[in-house]
Amino acid sequence: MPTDLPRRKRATIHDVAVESGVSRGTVSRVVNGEKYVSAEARIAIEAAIIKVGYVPNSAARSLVLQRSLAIGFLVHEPHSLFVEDPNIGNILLGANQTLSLADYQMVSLIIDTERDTERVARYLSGGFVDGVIVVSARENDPLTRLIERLGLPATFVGHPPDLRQLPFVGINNRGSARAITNQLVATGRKRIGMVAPAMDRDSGSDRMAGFRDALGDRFDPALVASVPFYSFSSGLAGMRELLQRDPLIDGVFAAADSVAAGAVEALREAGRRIPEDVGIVGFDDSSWALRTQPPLSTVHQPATELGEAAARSVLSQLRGEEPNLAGIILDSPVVWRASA
Amino acid sequence: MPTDLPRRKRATIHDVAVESGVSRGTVSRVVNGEKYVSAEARIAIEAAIIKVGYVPNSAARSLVLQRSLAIGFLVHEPHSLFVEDPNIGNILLGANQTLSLADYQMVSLIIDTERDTERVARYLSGGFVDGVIVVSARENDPLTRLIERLGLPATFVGHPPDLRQLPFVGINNRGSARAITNQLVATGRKRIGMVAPAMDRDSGSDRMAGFRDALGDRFDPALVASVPFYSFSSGLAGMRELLQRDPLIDGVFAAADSVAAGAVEALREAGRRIPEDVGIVGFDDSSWALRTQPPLSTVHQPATELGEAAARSVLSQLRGEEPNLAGIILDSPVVWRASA
DNA sequence: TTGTATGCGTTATCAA
DNA sequence: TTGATAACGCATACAA
Repeated sequence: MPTDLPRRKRATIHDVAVESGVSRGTVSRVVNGEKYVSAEARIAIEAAIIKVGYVPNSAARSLVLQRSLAIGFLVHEPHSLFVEDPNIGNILLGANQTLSLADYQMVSLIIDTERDTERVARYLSGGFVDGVIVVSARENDPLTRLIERLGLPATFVGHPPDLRQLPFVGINNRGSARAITNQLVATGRKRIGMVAPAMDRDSGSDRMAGFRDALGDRFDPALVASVPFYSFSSGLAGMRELLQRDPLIDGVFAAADSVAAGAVEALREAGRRIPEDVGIVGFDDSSWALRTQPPLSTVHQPATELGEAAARSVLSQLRGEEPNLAGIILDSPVVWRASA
Repeated sequence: MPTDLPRRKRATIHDVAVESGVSRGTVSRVVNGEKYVSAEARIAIEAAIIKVGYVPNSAARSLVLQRSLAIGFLVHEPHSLFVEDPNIGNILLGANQTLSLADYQMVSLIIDTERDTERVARYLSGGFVDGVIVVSARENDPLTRLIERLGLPATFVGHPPDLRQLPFVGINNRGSARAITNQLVATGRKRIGMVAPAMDRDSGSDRMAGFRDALGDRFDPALVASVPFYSFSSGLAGMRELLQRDPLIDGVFAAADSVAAGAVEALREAGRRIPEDVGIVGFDDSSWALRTQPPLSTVHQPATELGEAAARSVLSQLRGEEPNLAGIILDSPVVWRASA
């Protein structure tokens, strides 16, 4: 039987004060590293803190300070996306890094069900976080409305069309899609198709718009296969369909690297050589891009930097600065490799 | 210029009480859905709540209740792993699902630097969470020690060797590795190698031990390529090395599907057919397993279920039940496909 | 059924 | 430089 050490009650400032023979006020000053406390008091108190194992209670501190020093990171994704999307991890890491430097604790909340939505709403309303970063909000998202109502400092990564008065960071999906399609055209391809994922999101439809921009008159709706997700299997299915619709296709824009990887597999199945028979380009420059054979030409999405920028944006709001409602757009250059 | 609606101060119970003409105590009772409150009072209060936009302050509630109704989910991973590991997402989702049903808010904290460790320590100590789920703790982890000292209800996913008195959930890595290696042997392979990732973690070394168990006398250390991470590129490098060491190799155990996928690529480079020339098996049954050509034979790791079990374990501790220190081991059956 | 009063652990104001 | 003491917003025991 394990030694059943009774979980001692947490020591409070009061305990430290008693132990060291000073008042609670003085202890508080030491804990917060303020000036105007005598050397001897400080020494006695520091010893007492260790002795009684004091650790400050954040709930009490939040209550009086009216802030928690924590920032929420909301992820609102269907299962598969959260598990497969390589960008989200980097956004998370970038945001955490910046918040960490400012001594803010980042807490990620994942929203997966209706029930989650309500609980997270309570969490946000309750003062557990001072601000929030939101990735992949959907259009008409109840949490977006809540954040607006609460006046909670927030920054979105990407911008759902109904965002209106809230700041966001993002990339120029349309312009980058246009740019890489242009480069694909420049390689001399004649029949260029697109595997178009996630048309229900702004990122998806914007990339499609850019593709269309670049092709102009040569755009052929019959050469666009719309697929639901940013995923490998979506790419596999989409490319198979495209090959069936037009076996002579010689260029493909797969609007996410994971999708492109699936498309590459479908092309290989069909015995097409890359880039000799068909040139293919992706989007994201995620780890997928270097896994295909040959490596993908793609658009570099600065995921880490997006996280950092979002974090900086909420921190600046916390300092009382006016948020940039026009949005912060980061560069997303084409990186050309061997797949086209 | 946007209409600058001044962010109203948050309404309190007091405001509701004034608005509805009753005492704060009664309001509190309504908010918490208690009995013994007259219908008319309830109606008036509910109207007032909506009118003033009252939402309870969780910090204050935590303080008096001495609990936060939140559970931490600690992720302690080097960058690359967090971004690439497909299991962690499922563990997260499983845990969130179970906690959500119990009306607990799961908050994920990611630990990436020394600074993060200290901040998270403060966060855990400060009463922001009632318990914690820890994935991928390392040996000699300061947070493990902290959790012990705090007596914070906790459950680990996987078990660092120095865990001692803390409950955990996991799978039988060694047994499953042995089982799948045995099946590989049974296909008639004569020269079987292993790409062995993450030997510095218990999961890595246990899988290696199982491989060795299965091979017995036929185990040849020269046919083991140790690689640092559970990643595609590790698999690629490891398999290339193995092929160089022994071009006649005809069977491979790559101890994670991501690693196996990399190995498949290396084999393809080398012109080896799968499974005709060499049979390969993986571990995890992650989405990688269905992306290789042919699909991987592997060990099914019940990631979602591990998350659920971990969540159930901390919840039971919160109810005051004694934790199962012997560990909860879930089934991880071999799933045989076409790669061997 | 309702109101009053007290305490949860901190910080901050004001005298001393 | 230090010590009282009053908030912070809520729940609850007790009285009414």
